[in-house]
This record gives sequence, structure tokens and C-alpha cells, in this order.
Amino acid sequence: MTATLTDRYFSDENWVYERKLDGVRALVVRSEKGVELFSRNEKPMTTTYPELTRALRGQSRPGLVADGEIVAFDGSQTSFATLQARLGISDPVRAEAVGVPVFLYLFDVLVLDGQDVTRLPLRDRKVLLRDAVDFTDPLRYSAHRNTDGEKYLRDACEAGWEGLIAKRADAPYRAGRRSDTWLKFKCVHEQELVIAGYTDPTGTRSGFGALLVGYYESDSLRYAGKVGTGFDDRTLIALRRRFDELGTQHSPFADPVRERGAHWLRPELVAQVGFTEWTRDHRLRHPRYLGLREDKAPTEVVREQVGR
DNA sequence: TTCCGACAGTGGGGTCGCAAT
DNA sequence: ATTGCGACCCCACTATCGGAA
Repeated sequence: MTATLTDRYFSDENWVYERKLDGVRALVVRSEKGVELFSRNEKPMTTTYPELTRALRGQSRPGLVADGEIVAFDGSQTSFATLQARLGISDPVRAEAVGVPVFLYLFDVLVLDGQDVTRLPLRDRKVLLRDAVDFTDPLRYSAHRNTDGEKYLRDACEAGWEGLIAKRADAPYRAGRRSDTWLKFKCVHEQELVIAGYTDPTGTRSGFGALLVGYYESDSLRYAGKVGTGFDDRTLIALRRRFDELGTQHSPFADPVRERGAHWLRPELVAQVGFTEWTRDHRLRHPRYLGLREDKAPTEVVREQVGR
């Protein structure tokens, strides 16, 4: 089951609200033989997180299938960037030697004591889950609220969380399906960025591949990464036409920008861009194009501070 | 008939591992 | 030693199509 992004937030007593965790999705299978962990794409992760496998073996009964998220922390925030140090490592000894502690937050149960419970309402499954596992670290029960979704979201964003997941309280678990019974309420960040280049399109793509965007720091145009989604075909072609009058030989960026198929533009256009956060390398994470800001002077575009 | 969910295809940042340079 | 590439994680979004409503 995966959640659908929405910006129409609501409070409804028939829904529950959980913290949106920034880690990797994990399906737990605890049988008589032992414990297995699988990724969202059904890739085995059992040996990548040996401490979680051990904990599940000791703190749960056989005949369990549960759903959750593996996370690492940076301070009080769940941090995908921190977790990334562990992602590709399948040797259990090396994995633990990395020294990044991980936790498994469980939020749903599909099979309990060998019995399929997916058809029970979500609230009932959560009650069963809470009693099915001994929740001491590194295993944690993903808490939820039963009301006040909108207020909870405001508090969540204030606290620097990624957002919330809203789930219909009476809905069954539908394996592998995208569903409007699970909704993502994300804390949104957006700001203006200067368009100072673009990359070539590939395949069937029209116009261009991605925008190369930046912001001013003093008089330097700092590179903030690429924006390659959010355009329809008409916009791709219309923007490309405007680029043709703005072409220039040299990169306007103060930072070295090594992107394949890059073309430079005089920094005269300003785009509104949505994104989730700034990465450690000062790039946009999950960027998408929202529109042109004809009203904004490029020289006024600076990096706006977002939470944390 | 219209609408929705699933899929394919484009694009992003970052990490790891491996092959080519 | 460095570079480039694909395969993974995390994703956003558009276009298309077939079946559900």
C-alpha cells in the first residue's frame, strides 16, 4: 500500500494521522525459520539491518507479517541522508560497523499468528500490532492521532517533520496498491530560483530535459541543482523557445556545474520551484517546476531559510 | 459516457560497486 | 586514481489506456 500526495488537508474523526518518516519502507516477515525484511520493491534487506532482524526475532512471535519504515536520526529528525550510509551494504558485519544506528517503526500488521488480518479495519489492526511486538528499541510503534489532522500538520511542519500520512480508520489493508485511503500531507517548501541553463532532452521528451537553477549569494550565482519535472509538453516547448534568445557561451554560475548536455542562459528568468528540503550539498531535493515568476527580478532571488 | 488506477516514461539527489579510461 | 554508468533507495510529474463506476 502506498500513499497519494494531496494538498487538500482535513480533520476527520474517521481518519488517523501518523508522522511521515523519512527512511525506507520495510515489510517484515517473521516465521518459525527466522526473520526476513523486504524493500518496497520486494528486494531482500535482511542482512542490511542485522540489529533489526535480531530484535524482531527476540521481540515478536512467529507467523507475523508487518509493515513499517526503517529510519536513522540526525538529531531529532528522521534523516534519509544519514540512512543512506547503510543502504547498499548487504554484509551484516560491515553494515553494523558503519556506526549509524537504525530504528524500525511499525505501523501496520497483515498477518498475526499465521492469520490474515488485512480485512480488519485499520484501527483494529493497530491494536493487534501494539500487542504483537515488544516495542523496545530498536523497534518502535508508530504513534498516531485520531483527530485534528490540520492542527497536527501545522505542529509537524513547525517541528521540522516531513509531513503526515492520513489513513482511513476503517479501511482494510490492500497489498501493493496505491490508494486514496492513505494520503500524504507534506510540509511544502517552495521558492523562486533563477534559470541559468538547461540540459538536452532524451528519448521522447520535448523541448529540454531539466532546468539548471540557482540563487544569489552576494553577487555570486550559486548552483542549486536541476529541475526536471512539473512541465507538460506545451510548457516544455514554450520555455525552450524563450531560451533560444537567452543563450550564452559561458556558465553564469559561480560554482562549477558539470552536467551532461548543459546549455547556459543569461540569468533573466525566474521559476517558482517546489521541493522537500536542501541536501547537504546545497541542492534541491525532490524538485518540481511550478511556474514562471514574471514579477520577480532575478537579482532579488536568494536562498530562503526553511526549518531546522 | 466519464473517471480513476496502473503503467510507462521523463526528470531530480545521493550512494555504492564495477568497468573503462 | 579518476570517471562514468547502472542499480538501488528516496521521489514528482505527464501522458496513455483499459476497466470500473
